[in-house]
Amino acid sequence: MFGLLDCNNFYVSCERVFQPRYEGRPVVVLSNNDGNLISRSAEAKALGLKMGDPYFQVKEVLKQHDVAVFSSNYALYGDMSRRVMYHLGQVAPAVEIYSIDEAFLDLAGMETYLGNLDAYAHKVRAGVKERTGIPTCVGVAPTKTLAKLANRIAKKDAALGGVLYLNSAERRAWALRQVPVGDVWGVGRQYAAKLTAAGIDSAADLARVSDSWARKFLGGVVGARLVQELQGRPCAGLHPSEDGTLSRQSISCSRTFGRPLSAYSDVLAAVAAFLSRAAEKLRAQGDTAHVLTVYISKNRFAANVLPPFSRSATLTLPAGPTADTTVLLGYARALLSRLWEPGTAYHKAGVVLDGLEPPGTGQQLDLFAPAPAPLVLPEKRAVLSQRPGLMASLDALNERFGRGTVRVATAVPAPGHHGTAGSGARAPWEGKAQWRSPAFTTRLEDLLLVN
DNA sequence: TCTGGGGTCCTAGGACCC
DNA sequence: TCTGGGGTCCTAGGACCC
Repeated sequence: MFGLLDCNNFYVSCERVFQPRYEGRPVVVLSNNDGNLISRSAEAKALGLKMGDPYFQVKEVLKQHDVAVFSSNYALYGDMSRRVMYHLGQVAPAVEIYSIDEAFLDLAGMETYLGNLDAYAHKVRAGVKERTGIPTCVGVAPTKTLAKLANRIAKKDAALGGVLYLNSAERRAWALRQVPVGDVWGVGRQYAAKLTAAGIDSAADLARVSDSWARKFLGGVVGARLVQELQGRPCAGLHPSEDGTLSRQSISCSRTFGRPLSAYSDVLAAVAAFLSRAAEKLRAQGDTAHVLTVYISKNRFAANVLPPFSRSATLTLPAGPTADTTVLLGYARALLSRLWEPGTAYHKAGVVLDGLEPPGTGQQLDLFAPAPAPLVLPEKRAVLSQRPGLMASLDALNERFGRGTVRVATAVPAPGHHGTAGSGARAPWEGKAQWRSPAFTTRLEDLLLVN
């Protein structure tokens, strides 16, 4: 048995924990750059506001109904997520953190131990609410896909009290009939259109298609697994998250710029800043990377811009894995210069680190690298080219004095007509965040005072 | 004026290996 | 007349997830 616990309107709920005056009122949270709606309270959903709606398109509706608007505050959401996951780790045998607001619980064998898992699921839910203030729903079922399905039904049907346990074939069949095929985990827009065109409208219909049909029309083995999981046959196990943190197979950092950029130096500075952040996350995870991708994108919404909207370049690092920002930056420069088209207005850039592995699993030296200076002893060479000490100091300074206190110079915006370089200036790639709430749980100056 | 960011898994062709 | 089979790695892209 799997449990799936999912926080209700997570970002909105985080804002409400510290500002309870927003309870019962419509509230939305915007994406980076205040671009789109990415979290909506129940009241906001009732107004017809949709996930992903561009802010500028719904601005009037928001004003008209006095909807509270927040910029996203990831320092707050990340910390609240950590608290939720920590509690789950205390009450479940194994937890897989699936996203910032969701976790799978391994409940194998718990039925024989506890009897009905309904009461247990309610207890977990109440525990999270009591310790973090975050409301959740729980689905329990024999496969992950069915646990997601149960969770979705629990969210929509308030009469269920936030929990749905699919403990019999009859209840599973009933649940499958409740859910439109497009709401099944793993069925996106493209597949939903294909399925409904073929007369497959509900999850129950999808559970009846043949293995070969699923392979042919739903992305091969992925589709075949999806159908099996709906039938109650598990294809995916639980991948426990070690000590409440998530270890990733790739790390990326990307941003839409605050304004379109056509100067190479501006885009390079942005790439350097994103790379610095990605490398920081890499080191925090205790890994090195040996594959680097850089991409730059044009504005896909502009009428006069033709596809492709994005170009990427990937490199397997010739000198092996590293977590050194300056080493990675050297390669990132080369990749960017391959992608650059002069006279183009760029809208966004990003970097991705792949091929992650713990350091020291086989240092590959560079055959063509310049010979080390004669005074350097052989055991010091690795330190010079990889400089773990420098990176550790960089991370420690930024941890203590705030992110970006010490940076590689390439990532510092050049002085321009919008201001001067330095800590006070806004980089040209930085976007808007007009309505950001305080970092209530992660910054001393932002602590709430209780009288 | 104005449309997010960070992930996973899979596919497929080409270069290369023995 | 006529040119193998079984692999890996690299790179780019597509579909999906929250």
